[in-house]
Amino acid sequence: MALRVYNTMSARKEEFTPVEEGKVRLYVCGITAYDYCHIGHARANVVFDVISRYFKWLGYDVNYVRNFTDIDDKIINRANELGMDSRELAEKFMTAFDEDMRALNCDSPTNQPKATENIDQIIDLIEGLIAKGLAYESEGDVYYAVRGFPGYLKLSKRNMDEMIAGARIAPGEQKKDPMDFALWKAAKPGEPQWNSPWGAGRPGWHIECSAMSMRYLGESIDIHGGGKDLIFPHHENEIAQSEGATGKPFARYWMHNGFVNVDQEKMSKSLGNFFTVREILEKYDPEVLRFFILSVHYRSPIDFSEKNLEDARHGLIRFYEALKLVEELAAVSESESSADSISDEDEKAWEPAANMLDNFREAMNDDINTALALGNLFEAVRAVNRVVAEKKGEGNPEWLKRLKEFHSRMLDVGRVLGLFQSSPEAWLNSMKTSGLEEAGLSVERIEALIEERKAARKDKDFARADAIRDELAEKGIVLLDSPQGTTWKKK
RNA sequence: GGCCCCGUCGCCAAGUGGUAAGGCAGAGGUCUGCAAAACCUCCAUCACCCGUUCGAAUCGGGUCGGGGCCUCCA
Repeated sequence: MALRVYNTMSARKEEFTPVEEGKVRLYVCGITAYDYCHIGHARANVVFDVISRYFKWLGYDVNYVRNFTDIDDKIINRANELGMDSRELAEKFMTAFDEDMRALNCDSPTNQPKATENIDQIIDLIEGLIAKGLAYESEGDVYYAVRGFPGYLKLSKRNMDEMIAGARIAPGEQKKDPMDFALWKAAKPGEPQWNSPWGAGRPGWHIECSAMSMRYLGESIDIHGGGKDLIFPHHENEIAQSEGATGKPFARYWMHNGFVNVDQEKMSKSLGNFFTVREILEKYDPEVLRFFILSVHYRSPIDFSEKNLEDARHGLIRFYEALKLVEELAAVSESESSADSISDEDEKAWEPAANMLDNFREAMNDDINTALALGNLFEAVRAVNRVVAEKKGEGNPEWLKRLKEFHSRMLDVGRVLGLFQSSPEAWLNSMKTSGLEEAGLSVERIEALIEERKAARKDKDFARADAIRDELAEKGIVLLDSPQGTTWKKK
């Protein structure tokens, strides 16, 4: 099955065919740099990171552009509140954003342009729109005359007249029509400003994306992405600007990710249920957060809660336990090859693992269904665990080869998802040691107790042995006995 | 008021015409001194009603419930 993606414009899944064969031009709206990024940003960027990686995995040459909005009312206001220079403020949060993305294992886009580095392109674009009669200057501001663009609202499928009732004109705006929006804003004294044909000022909210998309990707691109909340007005305005200026289709596919809710409610500052990525990463492993995000289809709402994150953590542990098991078996079995090939009946047991790549591709081809893809991977894990548990074909070369195949395929699809790349041993270790202090424990203390219990068990003093285990269990530590000795993990 | 989305097992979540993936939790079993992990087995007819169809969780209409956008927002 060919790759199909849901296109907001047509409101259906469409087969993906790029503007230019073998290449993908992808533009995703980035952040306005006036605060730390939150879990909603994390979701959007993880989702498009996976989309970009998947296209690469399919062999496309991907040009992924994600902008920074580093000049905007919100930045100016926040800088004023803090008594900071607005440029400094923007720098600080752009750096923080990059750090957060790195923590979440998001690859850097091909280009990460900033609005302030594209002022000339923005001015050119606005001049072009004025020349075409689609924009007009008004007391140092420039507005887009929305009535002049026939396709306006085609993405959000709204009705202009019905919207006007609710529209409002902000003080100081000199619009001819309430639906018009600002392309350029005259600077107030003391505000950051650039010279323009209309006097000193700065770009409006939407024009930068049109300018940067065109500069870095061309007049027509393949995919334009962002959160659902950007459909109106941001993306609608981008279409008006870009298509108004070029007369060409702006983007072939519009992809929008769903919202993040917190405990069933929309995350918002007014509700006080607002989490930054940094806050979450203090408590949770970044890979767990990433896994959680990918466990839901990108267009569905996702509910962020302790319980759901904890479930995700257990799920990821299952994957790493399996990888660890396979690595250990592969290492031990290296030298002892015996027996012949695998039996026909065992062939069936291996099936989910053998079909991993096909199943993965099929799930991802259906509008990047990462939730299904992960479900399929869980099945492959179970198949492998089962084969190992039943000791079928243990030690024979074919068996070993398949274990290794499973392992390399896990890492292969894991690279697309941005998961499973840590050393299982180290990752599982970090899982068990995090949060020990809060429980009033240390690794040394636990190991001392294990030693004591070992002695007790040797003396068949099981009462004492169990008491030690129960004591640790109360603090969330589980002991695991094996022929090689006793290890432990966090519940 | 306008536009739009959703309602699948205790929780999370795939599935959008062919007879319900997966994870977490839970029950029983194998293993174990006892446990844990792993494995095996078990655990839903898809909010409700009425239609279309040989056949519907999937299509249409209605009811109830939840949510979003229309203002900066991923």
